[in-house]
Amino acid sequence: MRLKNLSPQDLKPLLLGCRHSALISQIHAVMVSSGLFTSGNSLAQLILSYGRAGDLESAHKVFDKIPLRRVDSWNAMLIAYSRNECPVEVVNAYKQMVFEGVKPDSSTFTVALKACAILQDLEKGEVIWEKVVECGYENDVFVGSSILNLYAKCGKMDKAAIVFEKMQKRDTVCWTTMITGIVQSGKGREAVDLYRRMQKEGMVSDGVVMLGLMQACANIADTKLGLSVHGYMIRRALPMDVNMLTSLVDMYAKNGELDLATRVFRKMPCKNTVSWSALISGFAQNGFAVNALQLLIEMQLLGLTPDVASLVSALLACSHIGSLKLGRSIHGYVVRKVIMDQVLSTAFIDMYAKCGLISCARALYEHIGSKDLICWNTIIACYGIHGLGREALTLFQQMKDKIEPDHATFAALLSALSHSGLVAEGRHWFDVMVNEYNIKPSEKHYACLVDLLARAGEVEEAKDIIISMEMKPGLAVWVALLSGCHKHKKFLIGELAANRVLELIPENIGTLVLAANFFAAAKMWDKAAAVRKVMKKAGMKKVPGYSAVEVNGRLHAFLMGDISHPQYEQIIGLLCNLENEMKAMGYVPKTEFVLQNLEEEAKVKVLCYHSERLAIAFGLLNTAPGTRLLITKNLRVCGDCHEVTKFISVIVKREIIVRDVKRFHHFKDGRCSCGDYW
DNA sequence: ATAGGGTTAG
Repeated sequence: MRLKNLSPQDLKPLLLGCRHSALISQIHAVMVSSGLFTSGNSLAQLILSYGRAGDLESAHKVFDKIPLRRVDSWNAMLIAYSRNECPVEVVNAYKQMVFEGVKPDSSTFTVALKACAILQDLEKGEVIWEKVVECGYENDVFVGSSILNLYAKCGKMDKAAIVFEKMQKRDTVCWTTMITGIVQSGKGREAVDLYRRMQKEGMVSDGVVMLGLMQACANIADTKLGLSVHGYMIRRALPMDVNMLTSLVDMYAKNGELDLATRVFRKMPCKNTVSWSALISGFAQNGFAVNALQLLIEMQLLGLTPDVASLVSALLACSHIGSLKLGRSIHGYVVRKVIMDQVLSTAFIDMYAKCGLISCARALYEHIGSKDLICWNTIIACYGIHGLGREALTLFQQMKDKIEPDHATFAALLSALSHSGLVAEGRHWFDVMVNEYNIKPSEKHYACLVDLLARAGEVEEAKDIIISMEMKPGLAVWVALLSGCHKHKKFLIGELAANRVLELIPENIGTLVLAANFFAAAKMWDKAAAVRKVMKKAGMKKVPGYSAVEVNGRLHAFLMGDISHPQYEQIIGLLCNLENEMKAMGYVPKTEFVLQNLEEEAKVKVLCYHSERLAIAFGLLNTAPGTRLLITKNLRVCGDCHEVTKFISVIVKREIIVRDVKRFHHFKDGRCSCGDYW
């Protein structure tokens, strides 16, 4: 079929469905020769077609040749830009149009506002909104949902709510915009409430609104609601495309329901990298590092290229298990195959720091051209967990001249100062945060400050701060106070803190253990027994402590008293020799760290079998002299092992890094980076 | 006729 033989009437539908620029220009030529060129309507059609085919240049050429451009031609050009992700051009064209005196209509405003939303340009958007009111379109649902979206994308949900409540007519898109916006501002509960209101008003839900609702379920960790949403989608037979199923996977994964997430994932008829990333991140975030990394490998075996998000999650998994080898291999892969962006760089900084290489983290950080807030916050937090409070403070001081610190920055800074025992600095920067940056201290900030003071023995002051809090003090602050009181044997205030802790019904077994140990240390035997009874009744079991060490790229994990290891004899032999040398140097076992009721001699033996010691001995036996060791532990390091590791670092002349659940202990020449502040 | 709401990650 030759184009020339077609009549003008045949050309139009052909143009509508055509996605190839070359074919469009042929049709274009025929239109010119048959005199159709003069019709403004056809020209707008032509612009839209070029736009759909991604040929903005040709679209613009047609647009330029129109002698008298009416609103339709302008709209076509705006839509062409919009479809090709050129929001700046949309806004400029809109301005030019208004400048030339052409009156915008509903679609002009809709497209222009969407462009502002993408650019997060609230100021320009509000200028456009004035024009909307002037032209009498403020009650148009399309324009209305666009302004809601603008506010949502600029994080102004309060403003969006005002417009929303005033709207005379709301369709599903308006409701969805609000619900999704509220979810993304972190208020899942409110989003669900709004959805219930939407249902009450008889609105029909579609897939997009369900997607928002699923995000809400992920957000508030409500598996029950998530299951009912899933059921609803099946009953209503809503089309389940990749996006919907991916959101389901994500929702279950974020709720820790990894079996369900995996089941949905495995049944997906087609998956994309986003689906994979969602599941990988689910495993990584819930502490199943090995599963996360296995999925990344499986993905690659299937010929898929991992995207930034899946790599970021995989790195999180490496950080968790302290696997430098895997983290490095991902780094190599990225250098070869992926463009390093800011998110990925930050994930690498975090990984290197958590695998013990703070200097590598620093080097990477120095390489980043423009550092955003999260990047700064990350490096400050990294120095904090390494017990390098001074360096964290120096970085903070550089940062504050370049970018506005936020609540997370101060949380990282205060925690860094606390880990290093920089009490005066902690007090000072807490005040600066409140008075100069007008950041309302959150519970987390208070917990850092209380921790800082109590750990330094200033329990009176710490208690007064808790009393002065404007919000109701939660578990975190009382635990911080209790742990300081336990350390400094301040039984009076400690008892008060312990009682508050128990009232707040801690779910964390470690917190209950702390309370029980405190009561035992204070010789309040009845109370100690009562706490143990609570633990038993709730069926809580002590999480087994384990330590892991990476040797030649393989991770070796040890449980306390682990006798199953093939090198067990050698490990114990080495530990005995080391103990004798330590004793000669003045080491006295700190049996108060043994919580079982045993004879003194048996207690010494128990200490000897602590998992961190087994891991260290194994590492020493299987690496070359001088190699530094990284041990990761799932609980806090025991006080006696801390002392012992200092001795070992001298005897074997090695750097030993122990990363426990809270922070790093960098042992070198008989000293620890934490300066015994731990 | 055209236009508005949507999945992962530091």
